[in-house]
Order: sequence, then C-alpha cells, then structure tokens
Amino acid sequence: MKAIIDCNSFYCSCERLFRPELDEKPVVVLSNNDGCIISRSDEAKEIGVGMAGPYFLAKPLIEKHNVATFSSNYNLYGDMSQRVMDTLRILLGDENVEVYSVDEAFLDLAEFNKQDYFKVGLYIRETVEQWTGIKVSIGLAPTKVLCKVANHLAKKHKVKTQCVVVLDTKEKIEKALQATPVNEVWGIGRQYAEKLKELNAVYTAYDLSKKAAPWAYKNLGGVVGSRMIKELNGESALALADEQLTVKKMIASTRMFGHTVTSKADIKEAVATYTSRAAEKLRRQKSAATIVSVFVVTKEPSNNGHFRHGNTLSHYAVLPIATSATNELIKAATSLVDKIFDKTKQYKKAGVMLSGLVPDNTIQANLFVSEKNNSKRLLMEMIDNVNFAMRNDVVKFAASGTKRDWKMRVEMRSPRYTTRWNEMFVVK
DNA sequence: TCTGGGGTCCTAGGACCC
DNA sequence: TCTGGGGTCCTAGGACCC
Repeated sequence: MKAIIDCNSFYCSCERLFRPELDEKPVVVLSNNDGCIISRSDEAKEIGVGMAGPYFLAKPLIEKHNVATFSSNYNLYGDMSQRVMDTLRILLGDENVEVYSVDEAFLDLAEFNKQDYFKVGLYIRETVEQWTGIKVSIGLAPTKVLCKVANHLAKKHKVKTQCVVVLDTKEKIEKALQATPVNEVWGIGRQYAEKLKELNAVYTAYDLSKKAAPWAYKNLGGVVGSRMIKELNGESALALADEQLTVKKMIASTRMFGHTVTSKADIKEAVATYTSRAAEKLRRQKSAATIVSVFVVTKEPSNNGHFRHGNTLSHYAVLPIATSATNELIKAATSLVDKIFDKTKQYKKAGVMLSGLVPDNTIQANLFVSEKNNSKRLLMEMIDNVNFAMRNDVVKFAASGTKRDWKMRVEMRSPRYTTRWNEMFVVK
C-alpha cells in the first residue's frame, strides 16, 4: 500500500497559524505580483471565490465578505513545508517518503502491511497536525493514481471521512472510481477530459478504468496513458521516486515585472537577477549548465476584454564548457538579451532557463579553458553562504542593479515569522 | 536511370502536474 | 488598469551515420 498526504489549503493554513483569529474565516493567498488567487480556505470557496482566477475580478466579492487577503510569503511556506516533510520522515523513515510538491508527499506503507490502514492514516494525520499545526488529508491505496482518487474524496468529505480515505478492496475502489468525474483523475487535464467526454462517452474514472491500455496508449499520450489505466486497475505502474537520485534536469527562474518595462537596461538587470537565482539553485544540487536560454514576453494590446498571453521571444546559447559560476552565466544571459530585444515592444515578463545540466565534479577542463575554475568555485560558495545566512541577497553582482524598477509587487505579505529574527511572532 | 534499412541524437512542441 | 512560477515526461520528425 501507498499513500498520499496533502496539506489542506496549504498557504492559507500557514497564514492562519500565526493569525488564529482567522480560523473558520475566509482567507485567500495571491500569486506573485498579486495577480491570481492561488490558495483559498474552505470558507472562501463557499462564498464563491474561484481558484486560480485573477484577483481583480474577485476583489468585489472579497471586499464584500471581508476576506483576509495575503500576498504570497514563500519563506514562510517553504519553512512550514520542511517541518511537515521532516515529521513524515521521522514517522516513516527517509526512504519511504517522496516529496512531490511543497504541500504533498507520497508514502510507502509496506511496513504497515496487514494493519488497520485507517488507523495508520489517522495516526499520521494527527501527528503532523500536532507537531506542525498544519491540517492534512490522506488517501491510502495500492497505486499512486488510486491514492489521488482517495485523497480527493477525503478532501471532499472532510467531516465524514476524518480526512482519511482507504481504498483497499475491489469494492471500495470501484465505488470510489464511480464517484470521481474523469477530469479529476490525476493525469487527465482539460484537453483530455473534453476529448474523453465528447468522443468516447467517458465521464467517470470508472469509465476510464474500463478502457484497454493499448487504446490509452494511442489516445492519451503514449505510455503515460497506458500506465494510467493500469494504475486505475490497481496495478502499480508508478514507483516511488528515490529522492537521493533525483536532480533537476532543468532549472528556471522567471518573473512577471511589477509594471511594463521598455528599456533594454532594465531587462538586462532583471535577467541578471534571475540568472543569479538560477545559478544558486544549480550549485545547490551540485550541477553545472551547458545551455543558457533567455526569454521575454511582450505585452500585447488587450483583445476586447479577453485575456491574451503576450508573444514569447527566446534565444539560447551553448557554452563552451559547463559552468555554475554566476558571472559566466550572467555574461551569456545578458548577451542573449541583445539578440531578442526589440525596442518597439513593451515587456511584462522575462526568464532564464539553465539546461544541459551535468554533475559539476565531472567538468573536464578542455584545451581552451584554463585551470582557474577552482578559485571561482570557492568564491561562489562564499557568496552562497553569506546570502544564505543573511537571507536577503546581501552580496549581489553589479549587473543585477540596485534600484530594480521592474521588481514585482508584494503589497500584502505577512511577516516571515519563522525565518527572520526581526519578523518573529511576538507574544504579548 | 536506378537509390535500403536500421539506428541514434537532437529539438520543438504538446500534454500534464502543483 | 490589473491574469504566477517551476517543473516533468513523451512523441514526432529531421539530420545524420553506416
């Protein structure tokens, strides 16, 4: 048996931890730039606040019902996430926990075989809540896809299920699949859901489970589709990932600007800043990059009221030798800006992607690059350590700029209670 | 004038996830 | 006026090789 554990309205729950007066009150958390709603409490949902909708559209409703509204505070959420995951590792052992996202983890419950799974789930849920203050829902089943189905049901019927749903018999699985609309199946997005309903009269997870694997191969994205059918039928096709072995294959840092930007210098500053962040992530996983890509997104005139994505202009450079040194990556990235910049356009977003990643201990010096890389690595380590300790990008490269006109808006961020001494929670 | 078969590597793009 | 950010996996198809 496996399980998935999922924090309830995670970002909202983090905010509430330090504002207990908001318990049982509607709460929402906004994306960067205060653009979209990315987390909402059950109470906000009941009022009719939509998920992932633009903030400005929901604003009248939010103000009318006095919904507590927060800009996202990723320092806080990251730290709370760590605490939840640490709790799970202590309960189950490192090797039985796969962190799937900031608020979700898959668990291997092989050690609990033949026990009362409901009690196991309840015990995990209560311990996490007691140690961290974060409420979670748990789905237990033989495969990952079925765990997700169980977890959906646990969230949908919180009181009745006590946020724990176990699917360990054929009958329970069948019943759960029948109660699950096909678009809620993990791996079925909007496009597939529409296709399934219109062309194949597949409306529920149960209908989908009755399709043959070769059919799914043809119609639902190749092996991805056939695995999904197997998983729905209780045959495990997706193993728990080994955390030690997973390193990212691509690292990106991208942001919307706080307002539209037209100057090349500003774009270069932004790109240099994003490159520094990406390079830090790169060094954290001890990789070096061989490809640097830069893209910008233009602002287009609004299409009579309908939202429209701008055009993406991008370019990449292959480096002569893999590197993790910020200054080298910035040099490559900013010169790419020269290639894609069009002074007749306005821009609303830019980003940097590092790919072609290799372990940085295997970098071979080639004939054309001298052996001075080692001292550079030491410098980078020092900068990372200082920045980590101060947590405010104290040491920056000059190319990143100092005034940062393009910086995003974060107008309603709560204090970073758990990661900054000067913002710590005060007990009166 | 006739022009095979099997393989690898790479990129672009589509779908999905939280 | 205002619509996030960071990923993954897979396939098709082109270039190239022998």
